[in-house]
Amino acid sequence: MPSQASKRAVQVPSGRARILQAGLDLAAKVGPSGMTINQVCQRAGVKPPAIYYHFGSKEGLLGAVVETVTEAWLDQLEVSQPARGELAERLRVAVDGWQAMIEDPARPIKLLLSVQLDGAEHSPEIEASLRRVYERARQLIAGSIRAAAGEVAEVDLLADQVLGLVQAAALAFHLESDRKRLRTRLRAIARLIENHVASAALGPSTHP
Amino acid sequence: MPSQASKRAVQVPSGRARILQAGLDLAAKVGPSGMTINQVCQRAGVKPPAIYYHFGSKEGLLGAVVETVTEAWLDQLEVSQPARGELAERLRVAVDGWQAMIEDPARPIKLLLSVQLDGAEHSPEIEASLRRVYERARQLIAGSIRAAAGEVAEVDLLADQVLGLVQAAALAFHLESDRKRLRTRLRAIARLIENHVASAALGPSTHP
DNA sequence: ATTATCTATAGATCTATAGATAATGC
DNA sequence: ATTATCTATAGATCTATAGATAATGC
Repeated sequence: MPSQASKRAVQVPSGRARILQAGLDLAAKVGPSGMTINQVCQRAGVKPPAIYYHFGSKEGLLGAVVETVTEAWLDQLEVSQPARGELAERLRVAVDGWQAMIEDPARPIKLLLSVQLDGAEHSPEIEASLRRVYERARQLIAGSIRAAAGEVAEVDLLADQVLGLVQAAALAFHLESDRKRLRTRLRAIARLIENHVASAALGPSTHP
Repeated sequence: MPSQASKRAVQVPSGRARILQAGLDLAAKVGPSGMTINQVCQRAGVKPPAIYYHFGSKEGLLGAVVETVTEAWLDQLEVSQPARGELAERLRVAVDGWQAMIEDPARPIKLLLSVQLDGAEHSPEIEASLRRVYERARQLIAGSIRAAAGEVAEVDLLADQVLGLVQAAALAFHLESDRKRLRTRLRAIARLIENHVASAALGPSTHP
């Protein structure tokens, strides 16, 4: 008896959306190899054929999951990088954004790393998505540093380090669940950027 | 017909050792969830009961695998940190050591991260091993920086960053297989340490 | 007696699909 | 006709164990 459901009937997610969400949750929680079709079914409230109808295979579902989380994560990362303000202020916003990303219960970073580390050979689309998302993340970070501090020596290498440190902070946080330590680590990343900019700046980008 | 085997019969690894080695290989390659008893059997040349006789369960085997790789990795890390020499020389050795660790076909870092990210609830021993190995690694790195450069401000935070960057370099390398880029990243870690030491040194540890 | 293995198999679970069914849009 | 689901099940594979067997050490 579907009582009270009529009022927001249009807002009830479709089967496809519920399956995708279940896949996102489970892939982040137990990893691609640990995630089973049965678990997805139970969480989404469907039977196996509904998954195969919408996604073709478990690998197909995983592809959609990776694509979705990739987009969402890059959006989060972009939001973490304000377009205005002094460097110090921008870094404060960035630290808050990184923290939100890492504490996001959807655990996008963990999901991406799980797929990456999962030994099963994944589809070429998934492999390509992984390579692209990190490359794009580095570009976003590098662009944001340039926007804030003008031309900086070796900004690509710096951006690469920042990405690596954010990933490592996420990994450590998922192991330790220590918010204070997470905060300390993220502030240390901000300081690393400040130091690098201070010592390696070529001056604001009014060209020579 | 076991021809030519007699000469080094004593050197043929016992069943237990072969099972453990197969577990090490497979856990690094396909992750704990992806590794199956059947795969271990095939690689070790035994039947399932041999595994259960020696390790009790799949989880027991995984525990032994984690314990083994933990020890081996900490040893590798210690070797990466020479006890003598100028800071610059020590860092060159450290970079080579990190590279060897990351390119080690046994992939110890990947194995530890796979276990950490694997969603399955692992035994308390495994969870404890993971927490301990990173804590110990940070101590090793911090101690080595102190030994090379005297007392340095926030050396623990620096060591934490170095560990994080080495992990991230390993992750990126396993995705990209780009040795040059790995080398660049590791040198950047060395430079990070140099810069930190140069700007934050409190002078060699002849106390105030 | 102990140690280390095997053959054989139980019982659970996994991915995937065949074929039926119901609702919607033409 | 198309879209989205279901019931039911095939066939593979997984973890684990019962019970037999062989070799070694007392």
